[in-house]
Amino acid sequence: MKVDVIVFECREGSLLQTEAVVTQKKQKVKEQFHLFLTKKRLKATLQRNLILDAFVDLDRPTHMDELYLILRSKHSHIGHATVYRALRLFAAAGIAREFSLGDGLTRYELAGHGKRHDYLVCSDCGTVTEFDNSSIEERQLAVARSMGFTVEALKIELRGVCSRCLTQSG
Amino acid sequence: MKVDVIVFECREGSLLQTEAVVTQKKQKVKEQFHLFLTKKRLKATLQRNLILDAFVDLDRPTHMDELYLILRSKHSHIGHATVYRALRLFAAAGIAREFSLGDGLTRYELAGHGKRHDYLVCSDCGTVTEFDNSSIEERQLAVARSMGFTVEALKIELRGVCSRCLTQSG
DNA sequence: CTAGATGCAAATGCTTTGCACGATC
DNA sequence: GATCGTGCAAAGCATTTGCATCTAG
Repeated sequence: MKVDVIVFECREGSLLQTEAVVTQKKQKVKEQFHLFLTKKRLKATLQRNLILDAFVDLDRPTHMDELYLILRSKHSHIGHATVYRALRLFAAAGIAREFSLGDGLTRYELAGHGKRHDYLVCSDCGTVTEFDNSSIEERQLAVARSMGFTVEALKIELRGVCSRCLTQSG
Repeated sequence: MKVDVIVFECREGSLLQTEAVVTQKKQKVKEQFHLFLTKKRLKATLQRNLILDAFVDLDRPTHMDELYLILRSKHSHIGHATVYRALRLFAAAGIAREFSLGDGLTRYELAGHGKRHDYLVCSDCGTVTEFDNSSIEERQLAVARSMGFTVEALKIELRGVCSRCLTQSG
């Protein structure tokens, strides 16, 4: 199943990101990646840079196919295997986080996007809306701990119909 | 990737299910399924009954491969396509719920297991522990509603290390 | 120059489908 | 006996891998 995903960002704090902030964030991510490459004696290739640029510029959860299409529209000489490999590398470098929403796709988002992963998935149009609700985490952790579970990651997924689809379909 | 999944059930209320209750639940599910078949003019075949039995007897989240192995060990004449088709049919009949945990597998659980889907996934042994924490739901719904989102399903997924793996590995 | 990266194509693993045969209603 | 289900094998996907070629350090 192929799903087009559009994300409305809705995070606590700054909804409006100034251009300067975006550029700064982008720069920081790139630095982090190149530091990782150097440490691991890996190479900063043209493709890796292009893929990272596209990923950071998109600035929302995405998957290999979307990035591949964007990249191919500009630079025809990139294979999908390279995009897959790059995304896994980004995750290993800690600049991206890998996640899944139950369709067959492996999704990635910029790791800087907060510790929690709360998604509203519209079952009508496939849109993924991200939200952030810190008041829930502590309860979750408490429950888990009481069961002797050491929590590493928390994901909350709500499925339903988004306001736009609700308006359109009646 | 293949993962063995063991589930410790941990639900509010009755942790201990008496044999009578289990049998009753099983009977109810079967009735519901056969009602569905009749309504839709579908057939109650030997295989569908065998698969449903195995699924209900297991009484925990599972996936096609696990059921297939169980069934093949007893009745060698079942193809995996049939198990896949049966599981989808169970979901359509409302007696099973389909979900995913980000590995490549499509999982199913008995639909009667409550409205929420809260999983503790051990990143070490792959064990899926189910839990139920009703105090969280209202908060979730409130957040979603404030964003104009009509919620149909809620899934919470905690990843970490379970107590057993923690003890074993130090 | 050498370890590592790319791109293609082939391989993989889960799931679905086409089709001839078999079972149910 | 018509319709629907099964089992197998083949097809479909997203993703990974093998390998010859290319390139950054």
